[in-house]
Formats: sequence, structure tokens, C-alpha cells
Amino acid sequence: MATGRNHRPATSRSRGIPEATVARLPLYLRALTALSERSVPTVSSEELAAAAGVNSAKLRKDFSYLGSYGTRGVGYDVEYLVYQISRELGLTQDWPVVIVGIGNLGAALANYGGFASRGFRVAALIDADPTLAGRTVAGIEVEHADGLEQIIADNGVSIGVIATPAGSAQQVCDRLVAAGVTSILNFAPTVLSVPEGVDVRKVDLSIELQILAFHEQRKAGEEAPEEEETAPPAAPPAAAVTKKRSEPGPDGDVPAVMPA
Amino acid sequence: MATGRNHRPATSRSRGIPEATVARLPLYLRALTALSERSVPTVSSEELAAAAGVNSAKLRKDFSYLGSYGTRGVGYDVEYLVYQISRELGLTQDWPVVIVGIGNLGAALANYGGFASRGFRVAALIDADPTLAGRTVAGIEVEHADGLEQIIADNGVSIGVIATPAGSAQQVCDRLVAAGVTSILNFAPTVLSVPEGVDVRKVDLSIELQILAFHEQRKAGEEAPEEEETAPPAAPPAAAVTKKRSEPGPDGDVPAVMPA
DNA sequence: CCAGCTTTGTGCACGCGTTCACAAAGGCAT
DNA sequence: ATGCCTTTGTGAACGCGTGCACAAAGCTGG
Repeated sequence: MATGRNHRPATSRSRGIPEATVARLPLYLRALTALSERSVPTVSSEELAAAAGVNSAKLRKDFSYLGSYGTRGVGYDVEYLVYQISRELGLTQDWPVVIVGIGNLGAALANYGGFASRGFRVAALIDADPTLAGRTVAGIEVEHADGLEQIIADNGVSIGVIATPAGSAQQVCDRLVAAGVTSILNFAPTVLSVPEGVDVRKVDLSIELQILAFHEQRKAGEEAPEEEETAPPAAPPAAAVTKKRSEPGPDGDVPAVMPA
Repeated sequence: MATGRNHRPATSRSRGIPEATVARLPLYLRALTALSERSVPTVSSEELAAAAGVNSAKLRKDFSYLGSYGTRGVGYDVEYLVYQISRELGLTQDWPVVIVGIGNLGAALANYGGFASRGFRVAALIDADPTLAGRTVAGIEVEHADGLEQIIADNGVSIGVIATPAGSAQQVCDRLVAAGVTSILNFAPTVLSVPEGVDVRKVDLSIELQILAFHEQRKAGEEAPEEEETAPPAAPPAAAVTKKRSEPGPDGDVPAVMPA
């Protein structure tokens, strides 16, 4: 559910791998890599599915989109499947990545081992703060944003990670795209608008927490009969120019959310 | 439909909200909050949809699950909608959260403003490293993992964030759940197994990048004439374990990425 | 009070994703 | 070889999510 820009009939010849399947391939790959390190030669769909946390039928169907790589009565060859999935995901080649915005999060990302371990190479760390330039984070020197275009061109970067504040995310995004980046991983809490052909995936910590809160509330409400909220919001319809509802906070945030 | 007056679609109101809709509510809420700060009184579904990056029909349908909060010919009252969505998401109450694993990522999360701004309060930072205990991160003192159960009980924590290495994630998870946590946001690259009734959402940086790499590879392959997946690395059956390099195509290279 | 314009709310159809259930395929023991 | 047992690969049904298209609702001007 990244960007809804998908006017492709999903008919890229036999390469019509469903998006949902693609999203699970890294999961399978991780489980298979673990098995590989333990020198396990083969796995059944049932075992692998358990390790990946999915349904075995789903896993088999997912693999069927890649081809018939299993052996009936035996299972899947671990090493072979690792290779096939890696190739399908494009991990058999090197992907230089730039991280823009070296704050707490950007630094954490730079240090994250999961990047380098699968074909992703941090080509550069970029920040707009001049005082950061020259400092070393995760063994890589932070460069100033002025050189962004040059860095991307020199390294052939096609994937960019945005870890800036929300305010500058779109601007950074535009520059990345203009410089040739066609895939963006966005950590800033903003909706990015990009031209067609550019993929954007967003990771939003706040949204994830809010979804959890919803379910948490629902769980709590299930046990209580019908707990009426202690907040009489009133003023349902518009029409009334009375937009001066109760007494929200000066910051304009959710009224009732204000901590006591 | 019938009498559309009462907004309670057969089931328990909150029960009837599709998961996909719940996932978008925080997005709408953010856009609405921005409008609220600019003192915009009302918005049309078209405007709000654009701001949230979704289809306007989808937005209207989403809101219809909450109830009829709009005014035909006018749009939606911003303040009122902010309140309704906040309430539906459970943000009208305070959610104490613990973050376990105060490494680079954990520290970044602790400093992330998006937490505190919407009813989430970092009740405690917990780490197993004794040398970290007592140090202050984001204005909060890091506590040792020994006190995990006590901290959760004392603060009534029901949401936990796991930012530990993959190796200890399941163990931490088990302790959290045993102590009463029923919602977990997992940043560790592992599949967590939890008892029924516990919600887990995972944020996996590596997986997101791999999905981007897939699309990136596909984009690159589209321009080249139909690149037949010539690459019989052999070793289909369980017998041969040889991973043979083959001839991928134009780019030729293909450095092995998989660690042994 | 009525006509006309705007925007919501939603019935409906379509397509994707999930799951079931089973025939086909392959190994292994005899 | 042959028959049995295991596991894959997939056809088909089902359910969810998306987007279209339009009637109903509400505001505004005459």
C-alpha cells in the first residue's frame, strides 16, 4: 500500500508477482538464511511457513509465482531457494543508498546492520546542518546537502532514505528525484508527492502506535459493557460558524488528548 | 442501510471498522491537525484526500464507517472530525509506553516527538546493559531490565516497543506479555510469537528496502528487451548443493550478497 | 419558497489476496 | 519394480478492499 500509483495490469509477462507476495519474500529469505547458517539442507513448506509466521498454503502459492523450485515429498532446497529469492528481489546486485537527515534516526539507520547485510551499501550520509559535515557516523563521513546531486550521480544511487524532519522531507524528496533517485524510503511523517515511476514506501512510527492504540482500546472496551465516553463533544454538524468548540489547546492539537 | 440515522453498522460500531480504514485514520488525523493549526474551519473530501494522499471516494467511505460526520454541499468540520477520529483511535486517553532496548534505534525512538504528541507517553526506557542504567536519554532515565515487570505494573503499561537486537526480541516479548502488555511494536528483525489476544505490528527497515530493490530491478529490466530469466543456477534437487554463477545479462556482475 | 449547485454517503461491481482441498509428483522401502 | 507415504503445486471459492457513479442532502441566491 505504498503509493497507489499502480496503473499496471500486473501483467509484466510471466513476471506478474503479486505485490503481497513480494512483501513476504524478504521474510522467507530471512528464515531461509537462518536455516542455511545451521546447514539445514531442505525444509518443508510447513516448517518454513512456521518460521516465517505465515500460512503454509500461502507460502507455497507465493513460491509458485517464482517457479517450481520444490521437490514433492521432500520440500525445498534451502540454498537454492535463498539464491532464487535473492535474485528475484534484486539482491544479487549492489544497491548504493544515501541517507538524508543524520539526526537520531538517521544515525540509527546508518548503524543498522540489516542494510549492509543484504546488498545495500550506504554510499553517503547527507545532512543540511553544516556543523554535522565532516563528522563520522557509523564509519562514514557526513556530507553537506549541497553535494547531494553530485553524490548521487557519482555513485549511481537509485535508492534514497529520508530521515529528515517533516518540514524538509518534500524538498529533499524533490532533489533526490531530480538527481535520479527512483525509489524512496520515507521516515518523515509526511505524504510525499512524486512523479510517476518513482516508488515511495513510508515507515511511520506514530501511525503504527496509533493503530495499536485502536486495537488496545477495542480490547478494553470488549470487557466493559458499554462505557460511555466522558467527553461530550457536542457540536456535531458544521453549518454553525461556531468553530470555537470547547477549549482546545493553543497548539491546536486534539483537545481531549491534552495530558492532565 | 435502512435507517442510516444510527451510526452503528450492525456490529459493535468499532468492530465494524475495516482494518484498512483503521490504518488510514492516523493519516487523516495528521492532515486534519495541520488544517486545524491553520484555522481552516471545513474541508471537502477532495481536499482532505489530496492532503492525505488517498482517493476521495475511499476517504468518504472510510468516514462513513465512523458515522455521518460531514455536511453535504459543505464538507467536514475540521475540529469535530479531529475529535471523532481521535476518539475512535483511542487517543483521547493516555497510553504509557515502554521502550526496550536503548541502542541507536531505541534512543531515536525515545527522542521522536511523534510519540508524545498524540497521547503516547514514554513511561520508561529499559535496557539489559547495566552500564546504560542510570544514564539519561531524551530526558528519561534508562532503567535496567530487571525491573521490567515492576515498571509495567506500576505504570499500567499495555503497549511495548521492542528495539533490541533480534536475538533477544522473543525473550523480551515473552516478558512483556507475561507482565501484562497486550500490544507490541517490534523493530527487531524477527518473527515474534505471541499468545492470542496480543497484537504485534512490525517495522522492518531491511524488508522495506528489499521491496524497493525489487521494484527498482523491475524498472531497470523493463527498458531492456525482454530479459529472459536466463539463470539456471542449477541445483534444483536436494542433491546438488552447488551454487553456480550464471550469466544474468547486461550488467554482468552479480556479486554474491548472501553471507554464508 | 423554489431552483440550482455542491458535496456527501453508498450501492454495486471488480479485482486482488487468502484459504481450502486435492490430484499429481517424487522418494523410499520392500 | 511396485506400492505407499509425504509434500508440492494449484484450481476454485470466498472475502476484503477499491473505485465508480449517482441519488440524496444541504446550502445559497433569487
